[in-house]
Amino acid sequence: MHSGTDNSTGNGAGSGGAGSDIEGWAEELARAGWSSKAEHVAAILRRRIAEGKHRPDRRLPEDTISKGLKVSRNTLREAFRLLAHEGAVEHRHGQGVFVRRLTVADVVDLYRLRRVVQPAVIRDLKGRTVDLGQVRAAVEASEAAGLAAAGPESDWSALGTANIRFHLALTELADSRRLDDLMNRVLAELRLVFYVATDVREFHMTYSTRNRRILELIEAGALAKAANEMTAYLRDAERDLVQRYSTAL
Amino acid sequence: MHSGTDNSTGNGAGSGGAGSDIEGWAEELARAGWSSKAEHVAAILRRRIAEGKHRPDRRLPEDTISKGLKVSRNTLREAFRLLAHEGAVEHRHGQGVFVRRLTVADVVDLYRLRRVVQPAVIRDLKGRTVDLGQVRAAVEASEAAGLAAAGPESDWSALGTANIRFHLALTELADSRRLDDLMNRVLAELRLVFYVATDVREFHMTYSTRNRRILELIEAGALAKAANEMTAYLRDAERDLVQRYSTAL
DNA sequence: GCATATTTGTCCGTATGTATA
DNA sequence: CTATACATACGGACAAATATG
Repeated sequence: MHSGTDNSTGNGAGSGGAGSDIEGWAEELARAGWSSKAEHVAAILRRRIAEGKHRPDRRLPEDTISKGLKVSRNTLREAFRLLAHEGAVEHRHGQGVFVRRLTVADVVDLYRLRRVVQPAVIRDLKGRTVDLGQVRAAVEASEAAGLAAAGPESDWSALGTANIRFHLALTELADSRRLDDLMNRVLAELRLVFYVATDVREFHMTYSTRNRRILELIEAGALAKAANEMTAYLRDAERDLVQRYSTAL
Repeated sequence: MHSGTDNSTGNGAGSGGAGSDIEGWAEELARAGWSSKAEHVAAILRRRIAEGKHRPDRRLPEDTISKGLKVSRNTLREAFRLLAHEGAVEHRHGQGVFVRRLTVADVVDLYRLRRVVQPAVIRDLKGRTVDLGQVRAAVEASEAAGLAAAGPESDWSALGTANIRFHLALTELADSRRLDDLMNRVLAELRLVFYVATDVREFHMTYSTRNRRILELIEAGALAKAANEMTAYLRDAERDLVQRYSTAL
């Protein structure tokens, strides 16, 4: 929302004052480059949630955070609104803001949507020529990350990211900005599940090989087959994830 | 966002006081039943935009509206955020909030999405038994409205509403809340186009008969045929709408 | 180009209702 | 019942962008 001279000083009503940080959060606020303070705060919280530092169902107290980040409650609430909009947190009336915990019904709903949209995107490729470069790159990144994550405590999050990139790249073939936005939201919500389900590494690894198969079917022009493969992929993934998620509570 | 005992009195800082309306807006605020003032204000503006009282590209000045509706600037801005989120208005930095004007590219994007999603919903019905009552009701309402709107200056907006209901009811068969939300947003955006394209009545009338055909194909179990019909429907509708919209500038 | 008025953008503190412990 | 914390709404202050003369 800001285009001009980036955020210079811009401190409305005074009362600022550079003190030391309370909980070690404030240092993250140092880096500049955000359009508004609220978006900046939202970005910090978003990242911390995605990294699993704030687990689902955890309450995010206004007072602590606003003091910790040295922003007003109003600004923090604005950030909460942004995050609630994208489904990362949820409001509970009279209780505050919590890191969203997806229900099993949510997971089912999300996969139901994916099973409608994603195979349709593949089928819709008929008669068109598309550039599969992004998809291929995602597949290869996924395989490379799978090998690299073989170690004990490796960076398996790269694997998850690559896997998600594969599905986003496929969606982008439909060439619709709104469809891209949709899948971005859907996969962002599913990421919340990934961090609860314990053995996420194994989850992504299992399906990493199927990515390549779908890609090759599309390259071979077997679109119906590829779409069916995607349907099966999603059905298996849902069953698998629901089961892990249920046991993990 | 409100769950409890609906909105009783709930007036935060005083200064209210029942005065007379300035521009005739305030009377619309009288009816109760809204979770928050911001949502109430958003609903008023949304309806006025949908009815064409605020044409695309028209600026919505904060000062005038907030005084006219007797709400604070902050509350109005919150309402603007809600409307911007759903695509009804847009922010232009330093200039304010404007009724959104869709580009032809937007229309193309929206129909591209619909052509992916809507036929897929129909194809996904295979092997399931669904209740087509809502769909049938929408078709019949559409036909009834078509007859009623035969007069000179009749209420053709009922026809448009029924037509939109048809597509929403079809989407609901997929049984995914998020898919319903998506189609609601998509059709709400398209409504902005309908009010610029002049002969909307004719537009909806033409396609009203095709609704019944799609319904009957689904009832007959000819899902592939119905899905193809939907694809053709959307392709024709897009071409038609883009042409009207281009000439109407 | 430049100075000024107007409007928006951002942020703040506070008041009051309300839900929960 | 009381205390605490959150939800909503308001008005004010100042920066920044735009429009205008």
